[in-house]
Amino acid sequence: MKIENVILFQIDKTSKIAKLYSQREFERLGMGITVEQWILLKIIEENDGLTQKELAAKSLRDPASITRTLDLLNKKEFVERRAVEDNRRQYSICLTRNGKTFIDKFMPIINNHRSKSIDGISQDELNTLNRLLEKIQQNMH
Amino acid sequence: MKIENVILFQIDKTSKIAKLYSQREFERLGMGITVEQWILLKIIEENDGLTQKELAAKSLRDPASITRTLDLLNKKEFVERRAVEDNRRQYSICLTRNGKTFIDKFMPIINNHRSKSIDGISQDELNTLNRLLEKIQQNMH
DNA sequence: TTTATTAAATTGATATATCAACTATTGATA
DNA sequence: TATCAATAGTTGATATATCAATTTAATAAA
Repeated sequence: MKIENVILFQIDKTSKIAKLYSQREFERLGMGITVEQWILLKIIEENDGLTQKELAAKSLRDPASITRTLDLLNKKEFVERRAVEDNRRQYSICLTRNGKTFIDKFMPIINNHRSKSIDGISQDELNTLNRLLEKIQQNMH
Repeated sequence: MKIENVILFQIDKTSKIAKLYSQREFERLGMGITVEQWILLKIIEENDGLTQKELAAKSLRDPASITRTLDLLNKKEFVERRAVEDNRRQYSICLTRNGKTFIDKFMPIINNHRSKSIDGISQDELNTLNRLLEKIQQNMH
């Protein structure tokens, strides 16, 4: 069987195409951040106060990578590390007012982009797609 | 809508999990190459004699990245750059005997792995999955 | 034929990913 | 309590990705 017909190859291909497209859009709009940074920012917005370890797990990235991305987002004053009361090893990562403003500014465009990606796909099909992807994720453990 | 429910996020997540799993397997087996290198090698096996530009397109990677990966695969004597008759700018990339042996050695395990990834998914569902992924790829242009 | 443009591959600069080692802190146990 | 092990985050080393610039060759135009 040719590798083009292997489902994992197609999944990876789709991911690469989508990320490339998004990154180009980000640059065209002069957003000044990468797709991975945006994803992390959104996760923080939706789950205020998580630790870096938790962020790493949610975004499927290495904790070291999270450290460095947070440094960048912090330099832009989009997020901040807050001390955790009963544990001085970890930080609680929060969105700043600035970060919220940034997200609010670009969210409509991101939503357009998300809509565009599923153009011509029914809700039923989307559910199926999600279910199958989850199944594959489970299989890879 | 939470980012976990965005289909592009799930696709990327699946891709990351699968790649991580594969890479671990590669290391466990002592294969000595990365997943991306394996993919390129397979593409070369299945399409003997392509140019680097064509390989870049097929694997959705940058030509510069292909150059460097080919240097690695060449150092392992898995592939070779052959002069092209009527165009001295490009190379025809071919699998060596050594590369063929390597693929033959590990292909059964890769096949197991591919099977594992689609465990519990019917052929019908796989077709649907493929169709939807292709649709998304088209949407991102 | 000479010159200018386009193209394939390479190289250098830079960004970001992972892993391993390290630091500081916490938790467990003797 | 003192010691040892485990944990969160950071840092350094390394690998690999992209983009831009460069080199060499092919093609088009003057």
